[in-house]
Amino acid sequence: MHKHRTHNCSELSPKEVGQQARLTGWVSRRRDHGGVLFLDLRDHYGSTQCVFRSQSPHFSRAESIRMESVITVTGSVVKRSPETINANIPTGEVELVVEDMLVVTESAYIPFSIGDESDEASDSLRLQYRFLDLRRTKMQNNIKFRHKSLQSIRNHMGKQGFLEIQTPILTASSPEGSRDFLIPSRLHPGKFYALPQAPQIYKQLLMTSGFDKYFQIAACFRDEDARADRAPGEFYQLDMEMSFVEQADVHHAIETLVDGWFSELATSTFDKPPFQHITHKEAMDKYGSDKPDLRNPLIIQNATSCFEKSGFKIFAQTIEKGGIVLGIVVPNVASKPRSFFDKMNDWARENGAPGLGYIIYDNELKGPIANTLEKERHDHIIKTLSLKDGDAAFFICSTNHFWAKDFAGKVRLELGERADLVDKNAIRICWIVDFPLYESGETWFSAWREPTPEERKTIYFSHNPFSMPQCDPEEFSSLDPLSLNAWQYDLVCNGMELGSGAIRNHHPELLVKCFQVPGYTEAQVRQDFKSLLSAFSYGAPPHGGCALGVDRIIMMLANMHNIREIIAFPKNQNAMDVLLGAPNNVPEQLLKDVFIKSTAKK
RNA sequence: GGGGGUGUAGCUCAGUUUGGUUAGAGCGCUGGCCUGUCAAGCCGGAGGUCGCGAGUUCGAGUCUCGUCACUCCCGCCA
Repeated sequence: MHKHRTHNCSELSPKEVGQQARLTGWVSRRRDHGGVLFLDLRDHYGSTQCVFRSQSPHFSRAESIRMESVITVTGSVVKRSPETINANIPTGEVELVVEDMLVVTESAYIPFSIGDESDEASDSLRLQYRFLDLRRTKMQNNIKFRHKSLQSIRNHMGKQGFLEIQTPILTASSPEGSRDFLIPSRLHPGKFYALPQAPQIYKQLLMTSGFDKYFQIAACFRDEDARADRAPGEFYQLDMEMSFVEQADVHHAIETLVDGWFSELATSTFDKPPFQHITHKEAMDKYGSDKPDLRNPLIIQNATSCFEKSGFKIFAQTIEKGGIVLGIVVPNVASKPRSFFDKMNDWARENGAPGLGYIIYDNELKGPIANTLEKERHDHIIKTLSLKDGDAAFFICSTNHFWAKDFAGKVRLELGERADLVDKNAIRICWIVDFPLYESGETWFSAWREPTPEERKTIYFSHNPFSMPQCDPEEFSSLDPLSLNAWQYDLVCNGMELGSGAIRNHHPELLVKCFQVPGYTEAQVRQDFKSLLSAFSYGAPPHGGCALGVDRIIMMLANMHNIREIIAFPKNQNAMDVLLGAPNNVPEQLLKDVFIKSTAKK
């Protein structure tokens, strides 16, 4: 008989009844009846009930064994009597009557329960004892789920002819983007490698090398702060790039992948390809966001004309000063109690708005605002907003149009939640397309603060500086930069950005011109993007691609609400690994080897 | 860098609004009972620097100030 096991803990079934079997696993639960003792033995695959009777020489040892100890049990597989069958587990029709037992390794007292899934430990404790936390069925399933997702990605990309090509982890610091992680060089005193924020430049170089279709499940490193859906420090992207393609070709490749992957693993219904296209402008106008949650049916409308020169003085005066009024119509809430509307107003004030006006349509227009409006205006409002009986409309008004749109987007989400209009069991996917290539300081800053006059005049890249402008390269210089869109797209799902991509600018001269608009000099661009411009000067294929946030998508598909749940060894909020103690101090000699002296205050 | 929340037994939490006797519960641990449970049950026991430090007070888990940790959000993430 095998030293450790003849079966795993989910294998025994009525087929094995009468056989001798050996199992090794962790003691998960104990039910001690004095004369008979049940131990649930658990491994990666499942759980099996092991029975000890008081006559057994191992009975008292089994009674005292600590939870989470590893034991080997040998005995006969017995069919359970009908009334003792446990239908909740696959091995529930049988049990192992133990004849021999070996304590392999005894566990110390465990800091939190593992067998009892209802007992949730705090996040910091779970991370401190991650090796125990990972024993839990939920985490075993999540990590298994992640594996299946990675397999699925490789399968669907491979089937489409994409080559998986690995790119360097030790690379050069890039001037664009987020903060780099730096690695000091021993062989080159005073110089540094950087960890890649993404394999962006390498994948474009691969295209110029003729590889045609590339993908990689790439580790990316960015020294930025965490969020619930964003791991600090390191994360994985499905990075892909293809040559001789237009936007539609990249979309098709990604849609084929997503459709295949989600078909295998999603537990909710999801949009089938082709995914709908929403232009960036439409997204901002209708949803107040460039990552709209389409599960929420509410849309933002321009309601300025409803209040122009009206009896509702606050709005009328704001409009006089160039302001805007945005309205959101919510169906079937007219009968809600007054508190529903008051609480929305309170919420708006807590979130930085002067207030939130509303009108109720219950046979006629009602509410504090409606009373100030001339009767002959009522029809116009009903028509403009397409109000139906039972609707209520909420209004955001400001002279700052950018703030108004942004805030209306937040109101839209809040109303969707409070009126319970969001279909939580759906996965709604869209492409946001036609991003502006540039933004003025006006829009760049206005949503959260007043820009200085200097900033107002400045032009910024709005998204990805390497994107191809939607214009004839010859005409670029003669066009208003702020009127230009880029071949740039985001994949958006349930209000989350799942990925982003673009048709790249592969013309070296045009690339230089694009960078000159926000103020780079030609010399600076040629210096900063030397390798890319050099490669493009030797025959660059038109190319484009996309990168999807793998962790975030797996989190969503696994119905988890924190990215740590689907990462085996995640960092905490402060980017620390509390299990291994990273980052930590290193011996002085290691610093000397790489010519580093710390200036950190003790 | 900024804002919110949390911090009480090994774990999860109640108690803090309105300061007042010996700080409680469930799970776990531990001693005993129990031959069919699967969140086993019953009886008993141990277990506390109320995150830490100051302050107010006759008296602080509770109020004030500071500080630390964790967490969520804003900034940031081309």
